[in-house]
Amino acid sequence: MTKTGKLPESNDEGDFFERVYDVVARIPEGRVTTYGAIARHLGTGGSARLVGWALNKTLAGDKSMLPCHRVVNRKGELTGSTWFGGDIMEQMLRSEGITFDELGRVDMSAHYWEP
DNA sequence: ACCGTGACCTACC
DNA sequence: AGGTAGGCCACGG
Repeated sequence: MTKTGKLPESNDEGDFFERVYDVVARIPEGRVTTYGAIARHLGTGGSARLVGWALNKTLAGDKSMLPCHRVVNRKGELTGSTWFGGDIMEQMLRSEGITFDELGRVDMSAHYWEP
């Protein structure tokens, strides 16, 4: 292999981004997960930021079909709603059957999904 | 090539 | 109990 050496193995170890897409796309309806959980599952550990970044790229790419609205931070707050624009994210989550607390945060205790 | 930023999290004081 | 600081990886200028 003299080449770029990039082994595209479609095995489990793909690119970090694709891995994020895969996990996010596997999030069941009515369930939410956190960036840290995904990052940990991917093995990145403390690179939870990369997860959000990956989603950011996705949002700008063609993978906007990813249910990134089901991904919230550790506090259950819709941090990504800023990029979604207003309460769109909240509306989508409510449509999924997710409940919010008085603070407007997702009830992780009832919808927390772990990969 | 270097520095800064980012949809975060954990730990310590 | 709350607040502050640092860490992590990757991309953009």
